Amino acid sequence: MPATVKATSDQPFSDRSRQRNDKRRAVLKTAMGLFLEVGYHRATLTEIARRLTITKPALYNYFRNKEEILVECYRLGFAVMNVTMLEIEARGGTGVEKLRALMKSYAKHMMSEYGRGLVALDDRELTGRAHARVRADKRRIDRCFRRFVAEGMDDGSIVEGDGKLIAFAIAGALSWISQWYDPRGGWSAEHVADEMTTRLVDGLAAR
Amino acid sequence: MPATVKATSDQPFSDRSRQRNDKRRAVLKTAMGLFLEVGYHRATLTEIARRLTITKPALYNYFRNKEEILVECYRLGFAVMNVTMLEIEARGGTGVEKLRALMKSYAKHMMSEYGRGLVALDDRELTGRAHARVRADKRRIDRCFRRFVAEGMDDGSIVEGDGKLIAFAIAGALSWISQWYDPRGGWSAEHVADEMTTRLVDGLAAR
DNA sequence: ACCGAAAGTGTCCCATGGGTAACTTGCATT
DNA sequence: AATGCAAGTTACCCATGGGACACTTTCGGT
Repeated sequence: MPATVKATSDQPFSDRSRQRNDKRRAVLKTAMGLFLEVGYHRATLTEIARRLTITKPALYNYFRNKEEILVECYRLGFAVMNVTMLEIEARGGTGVEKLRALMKSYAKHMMSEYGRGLVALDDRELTGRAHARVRADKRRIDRCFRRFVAEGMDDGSIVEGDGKLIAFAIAGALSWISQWYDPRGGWSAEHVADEMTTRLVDGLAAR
Repeated sequence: MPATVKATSDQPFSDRSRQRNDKRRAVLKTAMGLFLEVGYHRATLTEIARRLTITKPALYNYFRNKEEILVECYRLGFAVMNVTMLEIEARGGTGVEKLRALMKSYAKHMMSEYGRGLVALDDRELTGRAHARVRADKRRIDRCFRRFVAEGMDDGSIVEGDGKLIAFAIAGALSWISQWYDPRGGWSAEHVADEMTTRLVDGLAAR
């Protein structure tokens, strides 16, 4: 019999088999959950461990320290957006089309755990290199919004104006979703993303 | 000679005269500054005191504890918006007019210290009653946005749609200002507020 | 069945920072 | 000028939480 796959889905810590990857994932997932609930600094390693039915020092088998957990959470959050941005660039289209696509994806991301973490977590908790990397990644997303807006202005699909400010407005409206969205609240992520996108692009004032 | 007014503006702590109010204000101002720089929990009382050229226990002459300082910061931030909301209601007008006015004021507030605090500070640092009050105050602002949007839909000055979602989009775009705005960056608060307001109301897509 | 190595635990350490108590200093009033 | 009280200071306490270390347990390949 080959190595049995044990306890992969629900309780990776129900035995001591060596499934480092699953367990690492499980740690990240519960850590992220707790970070979003109470904020990074109020989330104690003891509590994270408790939720996984292990003890604090066991966490150090998977992460060097608390900060590394946060770093990984950010990494997972950015990974999704990086793929998204590449795909949209590859697909091509007018500025406003690309912008719409980015807006929808980003909005939906803001309703997922690792996506919310991108804006709901305070990156100042990070220090040195890690902090710089997260800031740089955030800027990359921001620049993507800005680029699509600029392209739209060039090809005439977006009104003339201050592109930077417009990009900030969009990024803000969408990032804010992470502050209020509650998956149990009756709205599907798809619906919110669609509505937000069209309303922002088409404007609020009646004509 | 009547009681001399000493050291009111720059260094309220340069002597030991009894100007409780000025000193309280000074504590709040530097505390708010530090909170915005490094976040509430990383801001130590010792550092706040140091910036005021006093020592930590002296702060306890003016506030019962650290939390009370934060509460007061929030209170000052909300006070401005409460006045604003009343004024706009009193002035009257169509839904979209009121909405525009609120957007402009809120946007400008997001570029002031106590205004930024409203969204940049994590209210979960507060506990019990204080926390509940801050949340309630935030909701009040939110409801005001929502009300103006709803009025605008009724009187035809705003497109039909999901008012709640539209209000969230606006509040998000404007709240986000507090995350990126840098007063030394060449943009005046007035300009940013104007641009944001018109772009959001009129939409981004070319017609 | 054995044994090495990884997983996990119990226990400790200690830096940090909020808060307190007792003392000292210096305004302001009489 | 004297004095009383508030403003400030020095020195302390203590709870919290991240992290280290030595030990035990259990998995999995031979």
